Amino acid sequence: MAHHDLQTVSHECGDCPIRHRAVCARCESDELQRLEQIKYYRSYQAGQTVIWSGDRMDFVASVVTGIATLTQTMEDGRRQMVGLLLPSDFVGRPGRATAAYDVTATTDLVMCCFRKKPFEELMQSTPHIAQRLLEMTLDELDAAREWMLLLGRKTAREKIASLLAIIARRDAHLKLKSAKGSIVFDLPLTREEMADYLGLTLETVSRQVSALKRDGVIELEGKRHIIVPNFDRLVEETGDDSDGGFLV
Amino acid sequence: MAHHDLQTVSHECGDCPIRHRAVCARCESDELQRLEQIKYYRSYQAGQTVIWSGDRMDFVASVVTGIATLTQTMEDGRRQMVGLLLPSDFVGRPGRATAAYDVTATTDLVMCCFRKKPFEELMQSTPHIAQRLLEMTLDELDAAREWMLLLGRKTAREKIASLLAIIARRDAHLKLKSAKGSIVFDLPLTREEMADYLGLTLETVSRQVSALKRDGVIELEGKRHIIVPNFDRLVEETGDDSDGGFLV
DNA sequence: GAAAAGGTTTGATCTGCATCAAGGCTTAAA
DNA sequence: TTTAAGCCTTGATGCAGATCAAACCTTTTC
Repeated sequence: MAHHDLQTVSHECGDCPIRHRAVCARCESDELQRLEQIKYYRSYQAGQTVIWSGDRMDFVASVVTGIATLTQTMEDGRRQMVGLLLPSDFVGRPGRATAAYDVTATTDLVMCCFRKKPFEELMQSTPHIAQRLLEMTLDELDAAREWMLLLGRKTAREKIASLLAIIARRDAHLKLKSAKGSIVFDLPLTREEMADYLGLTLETVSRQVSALKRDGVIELEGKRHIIVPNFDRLVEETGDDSDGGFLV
Repeated sequence: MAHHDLQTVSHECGDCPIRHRAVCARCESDELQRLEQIKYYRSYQAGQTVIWSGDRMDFVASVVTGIATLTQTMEDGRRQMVGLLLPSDFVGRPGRATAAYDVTATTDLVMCCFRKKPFEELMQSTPHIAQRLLEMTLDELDAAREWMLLLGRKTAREKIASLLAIIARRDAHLKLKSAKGSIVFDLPLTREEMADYLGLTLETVSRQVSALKRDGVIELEGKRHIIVPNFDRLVEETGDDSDGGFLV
C-alpha cells in the first residue's frame, strides 16, 4: 500500500481496526484520535452468537482476541462456514445495514467495535482507511478463492491437510515451532466446525484426521493438540503446489 | 457509498474502471481526465488466455464487453473457476505484481486497461477510486461466499439451478424478459466451464440440465439457448431462501 | 461432400463420502 | 459415585456423483 514505514502491532488494541494489522507511523496522528473516540469493546463467551444473519448491524469491528466464524445456513439446516476470523480481522461492511452471515464466537472473543455512522464519516475524510480496508478485503477475497478450490475440487483428505496447514501457518507467525522444526498447535475448532469449514460431515473429518495420524503425517495429544513433525509432508497432502512458503 | 447522484452507464467505456458500474456526476471532472490519459484497450478472441497465473501483470483492467473467467488449476489438472467476470467487473489487484489466477476469455472480450503504476498513483490522490474499488471488492467477496455455500453444501441439481438463476438475474438487468414473464437467455459457458464453476464433472452437468428440462423447470433450444418459463420455480430448485428479489 | 474437431448426451459401473447407528472419553452437574 | 451432556471415534450400509465408454450433433476444414 506504499505507506511510509509499516510495522506490525501487538494487541493492546486501543486503535483503529486496520491498525491491528500494520500501522503507518507517520500517518496515525489525528485519524487515530478520532477512531479512539468512537470505539468500544465487546466480549463474548465461547459458543455465543455475535449476530444473526439478517439482523440489524450498526457497527463494524475488529477481532482483538479469540476466534469468530461466519456461517451461512440453508433452510433445511445445511451449514457452510464462509469466514474464519482471527485477531486483526475485520467484521462488517461499511454501507450495509444488516448482517449477511451468522457471526459466532468459537472461543472467548473480544472485539473492538466502531459504530457504523461515525466510522463511515471518518472513512470519507480519511482516505487511508478506505485504502487499508481495500487491501484487507482483497486479501480476504484471495483467501475465499483458495477456499473455493478446496471446496470444489479437493478430496476429504486434502481438505483436512489444507485446513491444518492453514492454521499452522497462521499460528506460526506468532507462535513457536518447537525444537527441531516440528510445529505444534491447538485446534481452535471442533470436528463439526471443521466439517462446516470443509464442506464435509463430522464423521468424515474424524476418519480423515485418524488416517493422517495413522500415516504419520500428524500426531495427536488428546483431541485438539496437534503436532506436525514435518510440515512439508503435510503440505504434500494438501494437493497444492508445494513451494510451501511456510515462514513467509 | 453515499455519492451525490449515481447513475448506471452504458458501455461506450471511455472512462474509469469503476465508472463502468455507477458514476457520480459531480465528481468526474479531472479524475476522469487523468484516467483517460493512462487507459488503453485490449481485445481477445473467445478461448484466448488473457494471462496465466504467476505471470507478471503490470495492468489492472475493467471488462467492457464479453465474459472472462478466473480459474485455479491443481498440478494434476483439476480445475476450479473462482471468478466469472461480466462487463463492468474489475480484474487485477493494485499492489500485486503477478497474476494469482488464470484469466481466460470465454467469449470475445474487450477490456479497458490501465497500467498499474499510474493507476496506483491516481488511487493515492483520488480517494473516490479506492472507495469505489472497496465497494466492488466487498460485492465480490459476498458473491464468493455465496459461491462457497454452493460448492460446499448444494446438490448437483441445486448447483445447476443456482447457476442458471445467477446468469438469468445478471442478464435480466439489461435484457428482455420475454412476453408474459418467462426469461430467455444464452448460456455463455460450455458444459465443461459450467462444471468448473460448480465443482462437478461435465457429464453430471449435462445430466442435471437434462433433468431440469425433463421436469419442466427450463426449456432448451439448441444447447445454449435457455428459456425459464417460471423464474420462481427455478429459484425453488436452488435451495436458497426464496424471496427471489428478481428484479431488484 | 467427406473428414475432423468440439461440444454434448446418455449408458454402465465404480467409489468416496454421507448416512445411520453404537459406543467411548472427558468434563460437569447432581 | 452416578448421571448427564458434549464431543469424538468407529463400523456398516447406501447413494450421489465420478469415471469409463460410446455415440450424436454441429461447425469447420480440406
